[in-house]
Amino acid sequence: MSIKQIAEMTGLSMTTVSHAINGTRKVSKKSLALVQEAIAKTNYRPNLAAQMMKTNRSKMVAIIIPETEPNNSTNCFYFDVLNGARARLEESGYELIVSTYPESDAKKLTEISVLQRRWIDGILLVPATDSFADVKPICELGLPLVMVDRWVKGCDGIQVTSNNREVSKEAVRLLHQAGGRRIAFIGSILENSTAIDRYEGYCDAIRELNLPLEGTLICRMPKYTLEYGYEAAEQVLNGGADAVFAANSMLCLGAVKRLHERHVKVPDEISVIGFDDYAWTEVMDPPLTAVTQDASLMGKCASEQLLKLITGETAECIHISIPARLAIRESHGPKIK
Amino acid sequence: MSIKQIAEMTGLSMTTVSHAINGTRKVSKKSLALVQEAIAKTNYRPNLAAQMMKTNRSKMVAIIIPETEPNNSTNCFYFDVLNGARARLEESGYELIVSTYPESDAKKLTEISVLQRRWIDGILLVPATDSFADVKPICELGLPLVMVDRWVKGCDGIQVTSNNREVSKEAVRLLHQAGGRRIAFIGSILENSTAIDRYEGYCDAIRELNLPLEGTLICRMPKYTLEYGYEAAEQVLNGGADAVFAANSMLCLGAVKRLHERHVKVPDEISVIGFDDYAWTEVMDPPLTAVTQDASLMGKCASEQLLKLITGETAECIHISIPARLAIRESHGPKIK
DNA sequence: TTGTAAGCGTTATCAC
DNA sequence: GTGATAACGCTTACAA
Repeated sequence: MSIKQIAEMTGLSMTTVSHAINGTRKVSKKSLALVQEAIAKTNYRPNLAAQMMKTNRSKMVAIIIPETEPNNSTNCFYFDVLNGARARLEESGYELIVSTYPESDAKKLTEISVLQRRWIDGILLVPATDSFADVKPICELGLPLVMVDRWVKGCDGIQVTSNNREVSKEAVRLLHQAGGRRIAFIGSILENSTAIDRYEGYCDAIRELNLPLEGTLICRMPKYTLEYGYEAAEQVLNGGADAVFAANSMLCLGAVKRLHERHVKVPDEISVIGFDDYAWTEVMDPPLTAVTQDASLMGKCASEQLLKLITGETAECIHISIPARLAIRESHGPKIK
Repeated sequence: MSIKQIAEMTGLSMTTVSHAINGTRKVSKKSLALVQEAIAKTNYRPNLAAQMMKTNRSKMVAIIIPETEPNNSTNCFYFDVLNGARARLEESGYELIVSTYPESDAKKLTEISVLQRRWIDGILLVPATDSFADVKPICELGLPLVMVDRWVKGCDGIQVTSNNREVSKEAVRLLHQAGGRRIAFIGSILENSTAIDRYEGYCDAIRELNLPLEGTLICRMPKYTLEYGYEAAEQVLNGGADAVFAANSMLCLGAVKRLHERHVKVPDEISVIGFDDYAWTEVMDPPLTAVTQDASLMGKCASEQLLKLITGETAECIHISIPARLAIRESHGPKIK
């Protein structure tokens, strides 16, 4: 079924039919009704390929997220981002194509097939690092681009992230309020903005509380895995920590595992606050107090901005911060005096 | 950059250039070299839209998965399926478009926008139910279709699932071996094949072990949520269960939560085996013995089959079963005598 | 082994 | 308000 056939059915020209469908020019009521009737009867759908060819628009958007091994809770987080984005894009008639890159190898970014095919209207990108050099090839494609979850230093694109720094500071303050005086940080190396912001938030709080920043209490592990969390806990326990801010869910799990094994009582002997809130946080012993991000909303907001870029509206913000909050349970304290 | 321009550069015809690119007809070594050189020099990429228009192929595939609220571990599972599929499709130059439907409303399936646009080469579908009526509209699109994770009764399409029934039976046998005599089942209502198979596997084992199938020990909850797991645990505890097979990760979490709260010792007083293996299973007290599915492999296999359907090779299997296995930890027993 | 030319279904230009 | 027609970039008979 094509416009041509609709034209024949209605006795109108292809031109009029096209305009009637797209509302791109004035069409008489009568013609419009005729076209609508014919479309309903024939179940006509415009041919996407032909439209693409003429308009250079595909109504498709790509999301590029880091890839981790299966069963890593990071996947769960990005899936929620993805799904939030997908839902918003759907409202505007856009499809979402998924692409991933190995977190460890940002160089692969340019090889991403969907970018090579150059047939998407825009990109949602979770950058691997905070370095502009790494995303430069993508910026240079000249496509509408929105950064999600992590920002990039010196890049003036639109960025949608959680308020990692502020909420981390808040978490550390809560640990202090609950009696923590030797508050440890378990996070990752500072190669992307979330790692940096969470660490900075920790430092902000420690300074504000007039506590010393101690090397033995600060762990920046090379990867987000249970094993590294385990190792980090060992280190901060030996450093005499009485509280831990674990800036990633996998690291937090590993740390808690080690605490259990060493029979260190939470929160009596050590307070714990984790990052990202999953169902299992509630089942832990004791239930884990954790930072909750609104991943879905991040995806939604990012899509919203991207759609504005695509349609040519000026996007109003360079950096949008989605508030994360603390889900208060029991692991943070208060300590028994 | 178009084929026309490449033709001009090389002094060949568009036809020859096209054939040289696609390998669809014999081309002299010399011409081929010329074309390749020109392509490398100009960084030419074929125009997808034009290709689509001629070939009616988009080199895009849609995956349709049920949608749950954020932070549900089901999401994590389907993300691994998705990612396995994506990786395999990428190898063959296909992109993956994501689509979801509310688990509770299978009727929405036909409204899925990507299907309406009719511009995909195939579909990977996680059916909402085991009823053919629900997927019929999708089958009738006439597109290559592979079912993933769940099968559909009376549908002769290709289906890739875990061996839910067998592995569930195995889990129950293990509970029995560890001393369980009143083994409870916590699962969901039997509206999709995974729910059914896991329940059947439970029944198989119970019968084989000459234990009675007791109503009070069987919970089929309406949704996969922590709350329902909690409720189910209450019921089976009151029914005198000394072992629990929890056929879903969220239900398992909820059940374990209730066991903790009632200070029932695992595995001394009650054995537990869960379904799906996440990092947190290792951190639970005691570490959870659980069925591990290879979600990623399921996605990969399903894509493999779909690609065969698309390229017209006969797919060799109607039903492919991906073996799940038990990750043995401590929650299943053995009991203290 | 190569080339000519038609045609896919749209949208856009221009003329009426 | 409407219509004829060209053009987008590719694939594929058909012809040589």
